[in-house]
Amino acid sequence: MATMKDVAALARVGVGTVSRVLNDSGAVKESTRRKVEAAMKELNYIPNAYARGLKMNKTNTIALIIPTIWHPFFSEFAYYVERNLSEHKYKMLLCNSDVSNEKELEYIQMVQENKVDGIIGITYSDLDNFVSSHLPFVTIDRHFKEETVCVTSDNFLAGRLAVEQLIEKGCKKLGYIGTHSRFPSETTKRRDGFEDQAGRMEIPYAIFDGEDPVVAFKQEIRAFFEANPDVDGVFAHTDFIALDILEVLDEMKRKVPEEVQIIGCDGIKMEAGRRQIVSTIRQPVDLMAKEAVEKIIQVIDGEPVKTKIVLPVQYVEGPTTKNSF
Amino acid sequence: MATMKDVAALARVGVGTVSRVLNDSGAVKESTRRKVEAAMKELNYIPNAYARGLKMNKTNTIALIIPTIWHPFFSEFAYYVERNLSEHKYKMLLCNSDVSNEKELEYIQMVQENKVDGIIGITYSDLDNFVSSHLPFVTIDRHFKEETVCVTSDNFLAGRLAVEQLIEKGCKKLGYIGTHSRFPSETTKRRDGFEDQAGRMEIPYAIFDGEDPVVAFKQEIRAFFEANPDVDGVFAHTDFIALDILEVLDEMKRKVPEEVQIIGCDGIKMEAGRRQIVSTIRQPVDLMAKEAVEKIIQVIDGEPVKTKIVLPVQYVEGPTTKNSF
DNA sequence: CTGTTAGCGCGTTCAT
DNA sequence: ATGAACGCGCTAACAG
Repeated sequence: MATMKDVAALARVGVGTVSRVLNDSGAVKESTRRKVEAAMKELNYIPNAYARGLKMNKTNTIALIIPTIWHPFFSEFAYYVERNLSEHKYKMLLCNSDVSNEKELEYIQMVQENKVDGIIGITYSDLDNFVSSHLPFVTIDRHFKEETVCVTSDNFLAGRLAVEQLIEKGCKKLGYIGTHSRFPSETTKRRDGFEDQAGRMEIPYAIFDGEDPVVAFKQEIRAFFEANPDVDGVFAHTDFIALDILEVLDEMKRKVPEEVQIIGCDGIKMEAGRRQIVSTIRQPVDLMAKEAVEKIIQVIDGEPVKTKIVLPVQYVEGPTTKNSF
Repeated sequence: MATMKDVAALARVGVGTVSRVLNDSGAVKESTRRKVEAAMKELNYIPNAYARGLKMNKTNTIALIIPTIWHPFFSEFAYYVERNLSEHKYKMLLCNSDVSNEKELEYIQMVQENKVDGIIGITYSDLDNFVSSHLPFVTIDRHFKEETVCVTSDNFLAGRLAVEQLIEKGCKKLGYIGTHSRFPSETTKRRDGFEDQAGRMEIPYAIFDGEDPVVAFKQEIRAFFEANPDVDGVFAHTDFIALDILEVLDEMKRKVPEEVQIIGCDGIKMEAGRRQIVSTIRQPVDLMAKEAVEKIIQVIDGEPVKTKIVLPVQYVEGPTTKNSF
């Protein structure tokens, strides 16, 4: 592997000059610049990222921590994060935390090791003692004690929209089915919005809201419908929960959307260009990724940033509600 | 940020000793080891990955290149790759190539920059001039001119199994619908296996096999069924193609699986634990990832490796074939 | 057993 | 405009 010294020798200049043409720093006479460039080409010179990183204390790499990439929501998010980072000349290190505190901490340590410049994280474990304000960290949907940049979508509105839609489509009694983490998350506002709007509209409703991890979730769902046989419109906390509900109702021989309508939340698609799998309140995943990337880079660059970014959500019609004509 | 020198100073030893306790290399007296460890703890010392990498010429990071992470097959694969790498103390850099030659090359360059030690790639562009035998590279499903380690599954058998299953389920005339890249790929053997088995069993069949990118794919599928109205069993080159077929048949008011049965290939699931979306020939994604990781690490370590690994496939019943009782 | 020292490849003064 | 020299933090070789 050719090094800077080799290039300098071949071009009969000092290493300093090579460095200058490489980084366009300082002035270099056109003729010598050409000599150097020729030498670089001839030796097939590629600068060593480690030496540079050691010197500059910068890696141009950020880590993305998510529970698992094997999930359409996270994989869409990761897709856009990588894409945006790439446009800013950054690389992305991916970590499936599997919701394990240990692995999340390991990655947080990596920023201290100088392996990454910052972290974007969707996390569900106890990180309060490690996330400090001088750690370049952007969270999605989550708050910490220390003020940290948080990108989220309008979860409260999501709940309200779902109620509005279900009522408009003729539902008489609503249900909310979801789970929540024991750590503070923006997504709990989905339920709040649901209750708020149902209250305003004076619609009766029932709720099942378990704490993760819920064992035998499907049985809980079944029990919910047995206890509330008149519920004909459900807002599910996520699209996957909507899918679970769909399976349970199928077992119970209750038709969707004829007898029960369901609206999920997230707006997952299996790949770009495919349809939603259920009627849903869609989060603007692309925008969330874009914001997260811009914010983490600003934090790394030491620029001031807003610590909370809330993005709009939107109802998208799918196969689990009655079409409105 | 505390450095090794600081630790050495605080512990009143030389930096060599600190390095030794850090890496468990060479012998260190128990009492001094403790002194050093205490100092490390007190200063909250974290070794700098760059300095170490510069010295060792090793990053413990590999790059995974895939067309897009926003796809259940690739995201499952990436999930397992990261998991296996993690067990070997490696990190994973993720690259969505979007099937762009440029971006793939950029990552290949990174191994020369010493940003990564090796690459696992699912690629579809012209890389022959860059993939040389001394580049630590493991491909999935693909061959290059230069001998490179290739992990794949038994695609030929996949085609044969599909035919067997369709016939067993009562199909009289078969169809194969797929696409292929213009670069040599193991997956073209799915069609070969299909034709081989249909030939042996003397079953009539029709084929549509377009070259990527196929424009208006659904219209092609529709044309296929209009030209071959008696096809009652289809082997789709991928699960997503099976899904497209499903949509087309739905538009044509033809019932699946009653009138037409479909078997896909890949075995994608939206997340761990969920069901297949169609009847399918499933690839052992977890094993493929495990093999790919083991092989790339062996290559990096300079160990000899088999250059081709073929893993078994398996039929999995789903909603697009008639249940066999 | 342990301290000292020489680079790893690069960016950056500081003279020239 | 450009070359020489220093140091980033670490490992390994050597001397004691």
